[in-house]
Amino acid sequence: MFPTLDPLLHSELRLAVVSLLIGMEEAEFPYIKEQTGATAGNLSVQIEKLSEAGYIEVEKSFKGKRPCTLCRITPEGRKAFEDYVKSLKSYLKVKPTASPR
Amino acid sequence: MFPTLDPLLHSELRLAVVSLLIGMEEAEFPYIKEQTGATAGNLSVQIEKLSEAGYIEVEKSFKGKRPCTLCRITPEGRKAFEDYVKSLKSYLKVKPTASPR
DNA sequence: TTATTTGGTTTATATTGTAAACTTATTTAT
DNA sequence: ATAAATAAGTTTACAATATAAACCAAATAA
Repeated sequence: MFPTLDPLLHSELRLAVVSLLIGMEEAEFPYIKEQTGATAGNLSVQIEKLSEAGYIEVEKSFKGKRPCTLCRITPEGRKAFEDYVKSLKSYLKVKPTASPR
Repeated sequence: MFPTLDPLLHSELRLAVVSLLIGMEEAEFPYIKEQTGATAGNLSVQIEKLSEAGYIEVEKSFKGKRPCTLCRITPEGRKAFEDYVKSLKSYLKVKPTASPR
């Protein structure tokens, strides 16, 4: 009836990050921060969680002497997102009133 | 870009409860419990929260000597659900790759 | 009459989410 | 040259949440 929702994706900020990355090749930390409106701290934590889960790939490098964090969605992340959306649909579609009892 | 999601509805169990109630006149506690697969304790807490928020109406009575908890969605609950679904859609639809930077 | 089931509620704990505080380096202003 | 502000994050402490375990009261079954 109500399939469980992947808790890693059922989080406002993490879902926004994945949703954003699904639509593009890659994105830098500050861009994701701007688009999601998240604080840097929160974003840092959530990116780490997505990365640990293998849903995104994080490439840390330097741009000159400044740190530069690049994020990319992985095939597993894309798959998880698709599954999440599919599951979520069971919650969102209004079922016909087949009265209980 | 990413509208905030009503935290009251962005919860697996509460969303399931509201989703269920949207589709029917009213439902009893045990029925909701069965349909959502929730534990009684968890369900009790979440129903209370939805009720406090005015998203559902809870009618406690007795069936013979046994307690009977009836739940019904309110117009505000229905509205909140519709708004939630609308907001959620911005997260779920894949946007065209308009490369950043 | 004791045990089990039904229909819940309360409460304690574990998990999460989030912002504040901090770090390191870089510009910009004085 | 030095101080102040900005950039790019990370760490950590705290607040909010979710969830199950423990509990209660009544009814039914063994």
